[in-house]
Amino acid sequence: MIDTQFIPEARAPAPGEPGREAIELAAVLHALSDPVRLQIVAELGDRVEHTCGSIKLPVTKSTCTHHFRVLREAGLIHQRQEGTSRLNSLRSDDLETRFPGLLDTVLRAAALG
Amino acid sequence: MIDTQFIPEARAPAPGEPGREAIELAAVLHALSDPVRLQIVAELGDRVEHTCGSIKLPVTKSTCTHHFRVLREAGLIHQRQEGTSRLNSLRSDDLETRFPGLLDTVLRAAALG
DNA sequence: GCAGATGTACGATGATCGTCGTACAATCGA
DNA sequence: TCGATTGTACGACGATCATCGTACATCTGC
Repeated sequence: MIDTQFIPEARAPAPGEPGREAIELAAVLHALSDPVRLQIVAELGDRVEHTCGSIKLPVTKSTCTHHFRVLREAGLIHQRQEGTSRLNSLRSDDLETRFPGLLDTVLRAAALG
Repeated sequence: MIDTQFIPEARAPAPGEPGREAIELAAVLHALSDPVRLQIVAELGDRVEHTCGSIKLPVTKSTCTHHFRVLREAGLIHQRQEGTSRLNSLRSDDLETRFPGLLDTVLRAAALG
């Protein structure tokens, strides 16, 4: 039995996204292995919520939806509805707790081009 | 024109593996996104040369060859022949130079299970 | 030379992936 | 109410992927 009392900010996962402890490394790395998704995560790296449409991507809307779903199901992003828009944010705290340093290191590597 | 004079240890790449500066982040992450390859890299993390056969994997020899090729073409490992065996080693220095901290962070994350 | 060990090459197969177009649902402003 | 905006659902397509079996190449030891 795992005591969750001392895990900070461990809110219940939204439907369709894994809980903090259920985030799998292979799934995270796979999600980050696509250039489009890497770009999305990089733009979300400012810790600000972005709508899907506010991130300019070289793919159609359908493909965009697909990539955001992959990121959500891998546990990388959180999505919440607001009007007709869907606000996306990086699950920085969950990822930092689960795999310390991973997200920062990848984002720094991505910035190197 | 890039001056390679001050890049330490930048030996010429073996055929079939990318040069240090040609290592692509997406390719590295994709290579690491498979559980079998993640296990290989983890076992190579001791900075010792391992033969393909010395790493016990839940796949056949052919599949093993395939995974080692993916790792090599992504720039993660170096292979050199010795008798009938092929010795594999992690390209730790090249990776550290190209994407600082990435390999260590991923290996630490992999150790968390 | 011959048998064993180590690993590759090649082709096949079923699964997954990235992309798209079309249609649809939900919300907001005029 | 009506049109515009935002994003999803679904199905399709070609490409890539992980896996395997069989055959082959190379080296070592007897």
